[in-house]
Amino acid sequence: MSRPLDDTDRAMLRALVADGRQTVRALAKVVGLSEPSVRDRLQRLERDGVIEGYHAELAPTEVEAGTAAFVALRFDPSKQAKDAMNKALTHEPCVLEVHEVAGEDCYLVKVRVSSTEALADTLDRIRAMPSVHSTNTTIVLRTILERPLLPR
Amino acid sequence: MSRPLDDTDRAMLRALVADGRQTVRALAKVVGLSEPSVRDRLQRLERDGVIEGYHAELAPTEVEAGTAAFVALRFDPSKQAKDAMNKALTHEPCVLEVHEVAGEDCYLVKVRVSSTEALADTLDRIRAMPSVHSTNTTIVLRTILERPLLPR
DNA sequence: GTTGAAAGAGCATAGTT
DNA sequence: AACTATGCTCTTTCAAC
Repeated sequence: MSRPLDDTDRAMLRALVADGRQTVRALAKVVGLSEPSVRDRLQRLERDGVIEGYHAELAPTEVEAGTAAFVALRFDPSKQAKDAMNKALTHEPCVLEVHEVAGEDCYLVKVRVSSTEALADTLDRIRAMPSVHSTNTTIVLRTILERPLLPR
Repeated sequence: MSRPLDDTDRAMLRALVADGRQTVRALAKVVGLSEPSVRDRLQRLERDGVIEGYHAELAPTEVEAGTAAFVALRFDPSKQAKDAMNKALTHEPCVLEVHEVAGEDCYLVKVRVSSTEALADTLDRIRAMPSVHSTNTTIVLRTILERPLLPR
């Protein structure tokens, strides 16, 4: 196991979630420690898997993904069918999230596509996946808030 | 308006979504152009708002956010109530996404918390917000897939 | 769009307390 | 786990093509 995070770790994480490209020097200024110390901590956070990666955030409308929707999926919940579903959904680039949820629906799937027409095509492909019983799609009219996970 | 993205732009975007901290030099190798060209394109993508930012991705279980849930919110859909709701939800750190959706529910809210107990507390706070009629919460048992938006 | 060069900023690796 | 000091890499900004 890894040590619990202290206040300095959390300050670094918050800074890196806000700006993932900032330099170690800038981080050192933020937390008030020397560069090597901050670098050691950063490497530890990365090695311990607290930081899973760094990603550019793209504007959905600029990359033909201005339409979002959530698809509640029901399907045969056998282990085999699940594995096949996971693989098939992962191969759909517009499928951004898949959550196994409690309740009558098996999966809750978040998709981002260019238009409602593209959404229709995506839904056709999802419904054509083996063992799918039904889909119930909720279209997003407007995204009010979408932000990355912050520490504590 | 800005120019449409070409294949080089998209290659750069894909590389930066996969690793948002890589250097211009590394990017130049990926797309097969010189550093100055890549740097010019990168600055354009940032200025045009195609790239909205760079963020560290944190492991939910490592930052006390191992429990996810989706909350379907119904409330008085007046403009005034909406503004108040948006503000109140934004002030909840565990609320990561808020989507205004079509259908009977007004908002679909994604939350990440440390435990089901913390989820109960969060739901109490959401239900206590002015004009809320009802909430319907779906707990995530397992997140199968969660990935950032990629270009086309 | 390219190459090349020079200056500054940032990073990594020590050795020390 | 923190610091200072040093060499090295990368970035940045020119120029000229």
